[in-house]
Amino acid sequence: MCYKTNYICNKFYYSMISGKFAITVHILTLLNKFPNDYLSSEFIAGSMNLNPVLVRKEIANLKAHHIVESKEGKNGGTKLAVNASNLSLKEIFEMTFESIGLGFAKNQPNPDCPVGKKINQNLEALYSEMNKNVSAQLENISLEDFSNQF
Amino acid sequence: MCYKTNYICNKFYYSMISGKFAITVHILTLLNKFPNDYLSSEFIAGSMNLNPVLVRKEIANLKAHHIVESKEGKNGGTKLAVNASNLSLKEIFEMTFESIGLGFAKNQPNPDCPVGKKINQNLEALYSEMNKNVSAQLENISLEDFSNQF
DNA sequence: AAAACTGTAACATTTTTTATTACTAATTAA
DNA sequence: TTAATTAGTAATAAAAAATGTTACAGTTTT
Repeated sequence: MCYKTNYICNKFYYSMISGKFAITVHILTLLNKFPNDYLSSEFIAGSMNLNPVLVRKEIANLKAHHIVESKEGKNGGTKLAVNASNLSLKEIFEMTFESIGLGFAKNQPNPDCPVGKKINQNLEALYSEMNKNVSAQLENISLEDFSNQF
Repeated sequence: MCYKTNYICNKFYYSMISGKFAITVHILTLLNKFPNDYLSSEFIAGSMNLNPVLVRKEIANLKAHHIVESKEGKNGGTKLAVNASNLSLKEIFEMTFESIGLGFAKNQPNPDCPVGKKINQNLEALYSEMNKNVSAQLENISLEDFSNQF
């Protein structure tokens, strides 16, 4: 299919899905369980009790990262395009979150307060360390490993 | 003050504040910068450009954990009740989040699907490891350390 | 007694997330 | 070659979560 419209950036047209990582891992686990089939978004959605459109949105993200390929039309669907042993949870994490962290206060802090002026910068540094830490952990787990738990 | 009403559980009466950790760290850093003063919620809110009521809600949480003490009435406010060197970011983390993680899909997955049946359990195990990891990191940083960066 | 606080309830608003509907385009199989 | 089925995506609606506001009771100091 080929829409003319520019699909500039997820940020503008799509909202973020906060269960994104979980949903994406679920999708990939299923695809890995049926490596020779094209699974439909409807089938996948049935396993997670989720609207098929949301599944397709996550699949669009996976396609953009060349992790899956899909086929339109009757008997179409999606299948893994990579070897599950070579795909780590870290990569999935990075495709679905920018980073972990413990959040920021919503409003701009007071720049005239020595604490307010630097709080976000200091939190960012802290969260950046957390990310390194978590990334190192997730890097050691492949989709294949995860999938074998089922 | 002493309201009669039962303040059973934050979960029911208060909404969760997702910037909770950031806000709490901000509050504690300020308190640590003025260890001899009772700071008012209005003053603190001014540093973070936040509604004073939200500050008081977080302070209520800190009080419940005996981290701060506060004084009502004129010239009242809040001050640290512990030594900043003995309070780690891990403890603050645990007072404001139950845990980190990368989320779950909102709906109950399909229990008739082998993947759906176990996905949440497997994600939980994964997130639990992440928590150990992050906790170990945060345990090594005291409020004093963090505060010294300002 | 007045002023300045905290504590907390109740409710309003805003923001984010999730779900739905509808339609275009592609592919397959009868 | 047409009907059925599927992906892609827009637009919008609904639900949930987070944040903000107002109001006022109770406390303490001056």
